[in-house]
Amino acid sequence: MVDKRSTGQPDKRRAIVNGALLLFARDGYMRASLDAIAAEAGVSNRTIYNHFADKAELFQTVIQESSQRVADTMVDIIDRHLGKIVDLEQDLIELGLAWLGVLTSDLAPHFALVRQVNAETEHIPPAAKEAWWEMGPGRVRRELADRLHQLADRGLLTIDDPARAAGHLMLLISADNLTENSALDDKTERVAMVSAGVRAFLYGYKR
Amino acid sequence: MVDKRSTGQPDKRRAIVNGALLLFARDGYMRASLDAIAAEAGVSNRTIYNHFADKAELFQTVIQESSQRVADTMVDIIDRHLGKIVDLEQDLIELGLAWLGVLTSDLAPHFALVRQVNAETEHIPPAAKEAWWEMGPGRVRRELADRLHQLADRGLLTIDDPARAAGHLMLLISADNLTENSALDDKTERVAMVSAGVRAFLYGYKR
DNA sequence: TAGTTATTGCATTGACCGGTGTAGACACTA
DNA sequence: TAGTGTCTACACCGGTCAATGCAATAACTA
Repeated sequence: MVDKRSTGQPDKRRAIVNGALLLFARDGYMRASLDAIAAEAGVSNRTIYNHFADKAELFQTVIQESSQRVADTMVDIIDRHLGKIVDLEQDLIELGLAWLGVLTSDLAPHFALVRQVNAETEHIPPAAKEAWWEMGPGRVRRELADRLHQLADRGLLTIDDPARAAGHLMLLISADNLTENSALDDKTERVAMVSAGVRAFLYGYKR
Repeated sequence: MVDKRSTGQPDKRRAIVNGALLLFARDGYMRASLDAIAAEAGVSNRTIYNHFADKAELFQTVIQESSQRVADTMVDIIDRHLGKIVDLEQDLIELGLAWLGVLTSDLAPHFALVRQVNAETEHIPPAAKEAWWEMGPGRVRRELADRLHQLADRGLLTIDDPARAAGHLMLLISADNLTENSALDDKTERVAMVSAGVRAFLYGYKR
């Protein structure tokens, strides 16, 4: 479905998308001007229109690709920590810490972009938002739900609705907008947050 | 700290704030033009500047007052359902359903506005965001934490960190951006969502 | 090397927006 | 009734922005 148009040089295109990601994430769709994006990407304003039809198409490309990339990382973490279980609680905590690590990694701008998408929800074509969701957060939740379902089959968890359980776990683990995110800087605070979240989830779902 | 300037007629001012709330919530700070807000409020463009210094001050006023009003409602719900407990699980479920009811009430635009605030976070003066948080979400969480703390003292819950527990409960109860919010329309789905959230929380924190 | 394509800088267009000035209409009060 | 302050309609300014046109340059390819 993605229109991988063949025009333009690939590296220029990537520079544009990366720069646009940064500015869209920080400033939002309206504030981020194409001039600023061009400057950030080290590219002529005019070149952007050689790769993308207009600002809206650039934005949709950015959220798609960022969503895809971060989902890949997340799915990777899930596979790594829930592949084979030795101690479920400990494994979940480490999964949570890896999760939190992504929030502060070089992928950090993505999560600011997610906030922009959530705010811009009335002005994004439903199909684009649907596609973004499906290959991003939706895919991660499905993957996690599958893993939890397997663990339930092995008697390690009791779960009625795996999708809901996966959603709950993601909520409890992630630093959300209810916690001051200064907590992310402190290692022990990070461990405390994830541990508390995992336990609240685990004792709610454990056999 | 709030500059309740005495200029202008109060009802005009309220109309402006209400209209601005609607448009800021739907379109965001940048997209919502003062002309559109004036039209929505049934007021002259020029009149807005009779009540507010500029667009930024109007925005801060809007998020403050909306936050305050919704927090009042939420605190009310907490007091009503956790004042005296008969069946903790049932009471929490009903609290959750009341909570969800607010999301779909006439206060609904507020929650879209919250998403705008979260997106606009880099462009709001820290002091304004702090004030918004303190008398809004922060106050609600403190109130809920106090109640949970009392319940823990009475032996109905086991809680290490009441603030964290309150945050977890709010997360699990609320329709979040991980669930397709079409679920809010269906009564049985609403009950299922809140019940599942309450149980996941409760078995994580009970006794 | 010759030819094709991408990129660049710059100028321009048309639209929108925040904010101000002004003068008259309107409402309230003493 | 006279006076004070608010509201309204309208025109205006300076600035920004998305998008396009164009001609010159650079990079790639056959």
